[in-house]
Amino acid sequence: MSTPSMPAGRKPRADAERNRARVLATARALFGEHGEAVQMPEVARAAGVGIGTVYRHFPTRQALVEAAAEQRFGEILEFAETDCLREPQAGQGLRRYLRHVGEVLAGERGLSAALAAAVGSEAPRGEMLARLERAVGALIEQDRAAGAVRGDVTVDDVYLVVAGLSGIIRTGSGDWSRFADLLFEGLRPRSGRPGA
Amino acid sequence: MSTPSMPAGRKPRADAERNRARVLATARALFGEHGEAVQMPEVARAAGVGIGTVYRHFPTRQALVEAAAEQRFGEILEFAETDCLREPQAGQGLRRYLRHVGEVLAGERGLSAALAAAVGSEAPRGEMLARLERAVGALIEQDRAAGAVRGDVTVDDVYLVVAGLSGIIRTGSGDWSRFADLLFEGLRPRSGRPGA
DNA sequence: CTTTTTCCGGAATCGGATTCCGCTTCCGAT
DNA sequence: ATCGGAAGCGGAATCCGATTCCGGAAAAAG
Repeated sequence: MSTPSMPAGRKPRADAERNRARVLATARALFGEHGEAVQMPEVARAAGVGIGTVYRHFPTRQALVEAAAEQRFGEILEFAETDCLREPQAGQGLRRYLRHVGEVLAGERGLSAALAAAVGSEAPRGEMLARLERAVGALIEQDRAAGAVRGDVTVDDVYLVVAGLSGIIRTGSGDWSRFADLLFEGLRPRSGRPGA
Repeated sequence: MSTPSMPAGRKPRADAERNRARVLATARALFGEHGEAVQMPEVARAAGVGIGTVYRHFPTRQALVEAAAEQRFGEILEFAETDCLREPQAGQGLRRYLRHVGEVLAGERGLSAALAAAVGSEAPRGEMLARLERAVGALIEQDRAAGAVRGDVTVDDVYLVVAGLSGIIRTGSGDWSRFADLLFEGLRPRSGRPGA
């Protein structure tokens, strides 16, 4: 009862966390480079630990993939909160955000699948998701004020856009940039824009 | 040297084709109902043949899935050529086409993955694809003439839209209908439209 | 320095796709 | 109608990769 910041359990072993981190980092690198097809044994070997260890920290391949994805989530979130929200270029916030997401996804092929899996399933990190949602909501608000997006655009719409983008990139169905433009165009208000 | 209309091979056995058809039909039904997760043994059993037979006709699960998808391709193609092109409702051709595709995909969950795989990979049926492309091209032309779509929209754009739609539906990331609307909106020309 | 607790490693297990091969059925010629 | 052999059939066996299990090792606690 010395560190009240722990509701349950006793203590996290030192080297355990080190391993967890090593595995996650390795996985992240491999997934990014060779796509989601990398196998568990591969990860274990590359990380210099036994398969059992990998499974101890990530009960499932899926879990590992999601964990890796979450890191990137974090980075995207930060980008949204920092760059996009701090430097509002006349309603270009959402566009910049989406383009960034596209670039990240395109850069690390395997991530797209991970994102889809992560978002498509449960609520792995309600916390982070919540922050992201808030940030995106702010972006929408900001762009809307600048007359750059329709009034009925919601956070869910942005979700859809990201999901679609993810799909296109993952399956390499074509020029994702063009796709992003189409979508963005779809979010803009009809005919020029009235107010500033 | 009796039937010169055969470049290679001799003759397709009677019951063989029957089985092939049976398997394909069964697979199609199962994939549509339970998604792409259905297993080979399942298909074999349901079709009333041995696993070996399934593999004789479709060397790979992937191949089977693609074959099943192709059938639907055919139906979609027909819809495009018949309904959409025959009854031009003031530039609503593309919209109807896309909505139909969405409905088909949503109706048979497993199909989305199949489509993605089929389109994403090679050119399984250059013939059918070509026809589809022609039909879509015509739809674009038609709608463009009615001022319903931008002048720079291409067949590839429609591909992108379908691919995106497919991704959304497969991963169940949200309301595909809304997504379709967004995309369609993105294809329309800027600011209302003067003519009819 | 023990005891207790948490981890580690990797062999074994499990599930599902794919291969292999002896047996059967169909085709075409006799 | 019959025969020889190619084309198919069935399904057991094999292969592969994810996941489980458990005895030994290492770290935290006393």
